[in-house]
Amino acid sequence: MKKKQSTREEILDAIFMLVYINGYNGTSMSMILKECNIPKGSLYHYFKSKKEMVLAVIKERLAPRMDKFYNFTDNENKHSIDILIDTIINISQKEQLIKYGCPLNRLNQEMSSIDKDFESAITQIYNHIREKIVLLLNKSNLEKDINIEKLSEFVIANVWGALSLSPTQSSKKRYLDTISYLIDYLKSLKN
Amino acid sequence: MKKKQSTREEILDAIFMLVYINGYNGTSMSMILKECNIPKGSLYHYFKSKKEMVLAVIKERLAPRMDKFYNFTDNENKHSIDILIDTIINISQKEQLIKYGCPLNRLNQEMSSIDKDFESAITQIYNHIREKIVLLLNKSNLEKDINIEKLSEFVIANVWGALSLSPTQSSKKRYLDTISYLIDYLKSLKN
DNA sequence: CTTTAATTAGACTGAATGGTCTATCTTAAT
DNA sequence: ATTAAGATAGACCATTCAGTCTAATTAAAG
Repeated sequence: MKKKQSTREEILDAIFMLVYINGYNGTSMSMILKECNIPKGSLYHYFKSKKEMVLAVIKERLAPRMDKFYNFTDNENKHSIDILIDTIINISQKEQLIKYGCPLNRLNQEMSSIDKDFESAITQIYNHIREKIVLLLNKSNLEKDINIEKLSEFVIANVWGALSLSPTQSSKKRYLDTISYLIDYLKSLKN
Repeated sequence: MKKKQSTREEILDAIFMLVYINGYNGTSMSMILKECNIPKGSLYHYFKSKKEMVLAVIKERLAPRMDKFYNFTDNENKHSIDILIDTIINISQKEQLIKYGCPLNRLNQEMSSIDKDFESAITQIYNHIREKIVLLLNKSNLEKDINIEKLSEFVIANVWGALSLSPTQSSKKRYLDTISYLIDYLKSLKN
């Protein structure tokens, strides 16, 4: 029994998946209409344009998803580095991420250079998750001369990069192989 | 004085830049026509469809560009790791790469999951450059238990990731900051 | 010079695009 | 029961899309 969702929520869910896989320009209104099985009048009742729809998806679907994903368990015993490593490894469990890469990164590459509104919405999410990693890493001692801001960007770059490699052979194993050196390096930074 | 190029070559150059920045679905025939300042008849005389044009761009522009970029100087004296580091740092000199990211990675994320022909053309280039890195690293001694295949993917993932981070603040400095830890790590692998 | 092939030119086509509009139906408040 | 707001429905619109077609022009070959 599926939980009854409001029409607006259903629309956001459908658009999220369509845009995730096909991109913004690769997703047409007719695809959205078909996927939602909703008349055009309803769609444009809730949103005033395609762009508004996708910006809403970014704020109401993508942002919470990213936030939840990097919601580090507040485990006082564990070293920050180990919590971070757990999170990175945990990504390998998400089939969609392995198959299609990071939805934020995909949208970023497609839209940020051609639309300011997309750019700022995406940058906001990016800064937010980077800050969360910074906060996490500040909790434990690291090797001296480690700039935590830079290290956080390095970690994100690694994960996004590993998820974006040629998808033909994309698999959980391949992702874990690729980030194994990142994990190596992170471990070496524990005071 | 600009070198006289054949019409076909001019078309490929124009499409390369348009697709690099706007993506495949974000680039329309009218944009291409305008940029080339060439009538439609000529365009469709050389290529039978938009898709054929972009596949030709991948093979005749993107592939050689990538190949040339990872054409490691055959310096016998230098350690492979140092040659690789030089190449990675050299990327910071390319303004376009810093601003828009890796063209192969952009196209990969947009097209690989929705079109098999794009996927295979892109994967081919990807495998090729990875093999070049593998060959390079095989020339010098590294720490034992280093799997060079995996390490090569790790390096590519890093660079692509670093180039794809939120573009608002994208800059040479930021790129270099992000990969500084990669360079650290690579140095530590020299026997 | 003549013939043939390559190229240029752009008007035109049908389908698809994002978006509008009015009418109807449903729900909730009075 | 009445009214008003919210939501559904889909026909319709101008524009743009990728692609076709025929005619004119240019270049190459004999």
